Amino acid sequence: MTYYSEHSQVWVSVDCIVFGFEKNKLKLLVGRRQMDPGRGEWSLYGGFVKTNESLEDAASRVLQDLTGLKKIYMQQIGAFGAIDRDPGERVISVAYFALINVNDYDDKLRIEYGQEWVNLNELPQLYSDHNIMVEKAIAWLRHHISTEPICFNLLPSLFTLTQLQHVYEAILGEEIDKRNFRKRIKQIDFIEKTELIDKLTSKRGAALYRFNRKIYADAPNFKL
Amino acid sequence: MTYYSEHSQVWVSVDCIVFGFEKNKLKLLVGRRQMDPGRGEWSLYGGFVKTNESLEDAASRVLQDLTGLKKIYMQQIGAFGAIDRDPGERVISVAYFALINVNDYDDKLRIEYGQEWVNLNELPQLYSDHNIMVEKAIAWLRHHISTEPICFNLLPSLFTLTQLQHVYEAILGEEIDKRNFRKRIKQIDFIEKTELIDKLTSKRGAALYRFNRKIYADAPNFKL
DNA sequence: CCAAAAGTGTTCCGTCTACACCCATGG
DNA sequence: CCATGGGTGTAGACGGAACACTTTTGG
Repeated sequence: MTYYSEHSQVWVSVDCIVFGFEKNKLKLLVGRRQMDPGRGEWSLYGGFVKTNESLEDAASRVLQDLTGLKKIYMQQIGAFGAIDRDPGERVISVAYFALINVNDYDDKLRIEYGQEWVNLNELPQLYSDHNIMVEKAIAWLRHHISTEPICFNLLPSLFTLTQLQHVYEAILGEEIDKRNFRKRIKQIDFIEKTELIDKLTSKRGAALYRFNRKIYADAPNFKL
Repeated sequence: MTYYSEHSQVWVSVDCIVFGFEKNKLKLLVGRRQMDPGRGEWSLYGGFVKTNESLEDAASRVLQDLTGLKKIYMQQIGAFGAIDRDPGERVISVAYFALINVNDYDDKLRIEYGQEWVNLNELPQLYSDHNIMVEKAIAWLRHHISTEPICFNLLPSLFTLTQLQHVYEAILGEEIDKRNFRKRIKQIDFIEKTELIDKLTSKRGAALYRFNRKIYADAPNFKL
């Protein structure tokens, strides 16, 4: 295969931007790098792409390794390829962000991997170009949150409207009028009210809602 | 560097989706593949990323090689990494799309490289995953055309409002009301009317407009 | 009984949409 | 003189934004 062998190969990695939602804040999972170069710096969690796996598979594997979770919502943010982005060798990295429900995530695993949930607006400086990856991920989120039903991935399968509103507020970085928000939600048929009541967050209790994927799949229009 | 050498390397290429606008249609530059595997199939133009260049540099180089143009507007669409996307070897490709003004593009070069402008809705089946790349590029364009002033890259530096409207119609795939369109344009201060008149496309003559980058840079808000 | 969160409608204003005719000129 | 594309305003519909009070109940 001389056609290929004329050219050089590079390492390709995936870096995962894991978002979670807790205490009405959008949070990001970061840890201290365990290896050189950059040992000890705050960093996203990543891994190299293997020959026998696709980019998506690599990202899934790395995410599952980190969180123990399968079938995480995941979205590619783009490829990052500055020559010296990795101080050691030429490594091109493909960034993926993931939205997880923090309740599904075993805290023992978090500690085992030395990961911390940090508030988005208190993000430290990260290794290499990881801050840029995070910014692009947030921009993507902001841009798509009102046309794609993805924020449910940050919540338990049953959630209150106040929780949902807080997710939007955290991502958009602005307050939303409660009445207008609820009016709009009511028009969306795949956000279903259940008979269940959440008594944890308020004395009065709040109705629990559910994202009905089947109804959405039938008519995938979303506009909030 | 045992840390790196544990892992395997792959080839990384860039593929360029070149859009042009002509006769009120959005067109795409494609050519017949000159090499195996896939020799003779319709394909985007691409090239391998070298060790000493960034992804952007590689895309720029490939685009300049193909079109002779420097400083083309370019946007990364994403990385494509299915294991068997290249039938020969494991090659991960990063897709970029570019918007060019067809008048700037030397037709001799086009013929030399065996490239054709094809209408977007008459796109043939392309090599490997190139059709998917094109679809993603179009989706990106549709999604961003009304919030980022990028369509000017498809036009000469002086253009008529009718031309501009045709660009929008071609990208969005729907007709736009002329009066409403022009009303909105008038509110945008960085789309400047010049004293020049275009007499080529109509007998009466149409005012030529210009995109003023400086005014836009001062207040980069765009909403059409 | 009171603090704390849930829940609920209306009015106003600005924006988007639909729509039709006159103008200038080259051939 | 006529065919061709350029250029212009208004009225009505619609959707988004602002806004405050009542309800429930655990402590």
